[in-house]
Amino acid sequence: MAKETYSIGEISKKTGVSIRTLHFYDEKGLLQPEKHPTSGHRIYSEEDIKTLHQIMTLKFLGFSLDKIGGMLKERNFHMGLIDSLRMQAKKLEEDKERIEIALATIKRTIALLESEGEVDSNILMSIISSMQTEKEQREWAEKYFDKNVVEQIFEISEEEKLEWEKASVKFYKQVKSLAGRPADDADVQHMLREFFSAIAVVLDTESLREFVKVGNLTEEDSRKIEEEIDRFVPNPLTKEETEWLEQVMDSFLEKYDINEFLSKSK
Amino acid sequence: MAKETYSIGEISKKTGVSIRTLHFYDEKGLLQPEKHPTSGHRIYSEEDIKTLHQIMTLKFLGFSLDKIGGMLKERNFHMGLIDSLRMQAKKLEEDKERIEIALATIKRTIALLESEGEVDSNILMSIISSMQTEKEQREWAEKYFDKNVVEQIFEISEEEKLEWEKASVKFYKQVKSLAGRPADDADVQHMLREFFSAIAVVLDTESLREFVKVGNLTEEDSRKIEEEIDRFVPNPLTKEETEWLEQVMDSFLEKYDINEFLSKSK
DNA sequence: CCTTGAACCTACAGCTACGTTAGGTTGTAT
DNA sequence: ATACAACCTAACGTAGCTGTAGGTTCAAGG
Repeated sequence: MAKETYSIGEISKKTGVSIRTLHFYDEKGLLQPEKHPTSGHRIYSEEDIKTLHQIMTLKFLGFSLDKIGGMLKERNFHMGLIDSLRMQAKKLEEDKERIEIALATIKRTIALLESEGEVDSNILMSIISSMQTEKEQREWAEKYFDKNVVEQIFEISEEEKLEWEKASVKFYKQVKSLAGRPADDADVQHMLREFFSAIAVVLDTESLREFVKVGNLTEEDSRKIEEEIDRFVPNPLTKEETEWLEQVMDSFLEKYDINEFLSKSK
Repeated sequence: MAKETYSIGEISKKTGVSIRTLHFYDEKGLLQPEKHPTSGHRIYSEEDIKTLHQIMTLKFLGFSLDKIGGMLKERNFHMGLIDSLRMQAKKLEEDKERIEIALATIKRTIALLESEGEVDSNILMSIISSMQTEKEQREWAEKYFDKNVVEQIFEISEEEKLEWEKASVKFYKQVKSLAGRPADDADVQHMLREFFSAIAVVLDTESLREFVKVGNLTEEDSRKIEEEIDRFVPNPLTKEETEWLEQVMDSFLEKYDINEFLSKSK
């Protein structure tokens, strides 16, 4: 017959739980084995092993050691446990969603970096947090814009998203290098032309018109919107760059009809 | 022109980051705004807001504040970042898998509890950790058994899994209440009959034969196997119950042919 | 019997990413 | 002048451990 007691080292090897952690569980009152009366060495029984297994299991399900301590006291698991499990499941679902978003974001960022090489950290961060808050952005956008427009913007394919992000990076890069030049500079004109073409990929004419309407809001309203956007998407441009961009864009839109670029891209 | 500096309270409201956290980031050197020379109040610039956004973003991707601190020092994000991102993605994938297993386990446990009511904690824990370690079990099983058999056991539907777990709970419950009775007791015979019928649902005749072979291993080998099984699935039965079960099962298998139960269930 | 080394003990410090509380100062409105 | 909000520093608390120091116990070899 096999021996019925184990030293802390044996338990550690058997279960993979570190000795220090076993000490810790003892301290916390979760698992308190007998102690040898003279040496003080801990003596684990088969029962103790089962308790340890329960601790590991409940920990795996995400319960706190505190709760586990409470659960271990109860001999049987009854319906009350179901509630705990449901709550735990909810928590895990949330964690999972966050992880999924982070993962998708990382993957897109890698793709972006691989195709674009070195990227200014402000630009990259702006794009990353825009990916990250896509869901909130969408909910927010639905308050201000027509549902169909919003749907069109957000329900594009992964490749289209990547293309759009690449275009954004290029655009921001150019804004940063061209800022200060006159509105009729050839490079500036070229940049804006490219930008509107990129937009055309994700938006059709009518949607774009709807979208441009934002420009015609009251000062008050557009300031509010800007503030709210700022909350989740930091602008990668400096104040000077932003002002310059607004100016050259205005004069560009005065001269040309947006439809030109739309039809070109189709 | 809007003001270009903000107090800590304004920043907190704008970004949702608590004041304490901002203090903390200051302490850690992550975000150190100017300080008013006399009052000592922190003065955040637009630049600081961008830095804060970067911190939030990188935190969302799962990086530690320490790493973030290092990243913030670098002006541009180059190829080194891709490695970090890949590693982070790997970590997140692992987290995600653990969560998914935990979620599946919880859902099955809820289903089990709902259909069985109160369950002895030892039994429930045994079943939960068996769900939890399904993957390892499978890998382990493939070392000892024929691949086809293993595949058959593990690739059953969710309902079948639930049925099997229900049967297990019932079986263990009965073992615990009948332990000590003679092998020819009617209830004992009935229990064993039910048990083999339940097995038949997940295994066909040939597979079962293969499986039963384990009983014919050397002492040495079967002890080893038991030890390894113990590592992830604690036995819900006491030593006495286990011994009793082995005994009545042996005498049961001597009397009857396994095929009887298999054909009955089909 | 003595020594060596592994295994064990207690006790305290440290980690992450903050939250909480205490006690004091500054800024602003009335 | 006074109230009160907003800010400051400093220190302790949290979860779930890990690490280290300094000392004891146990088993084996010489």
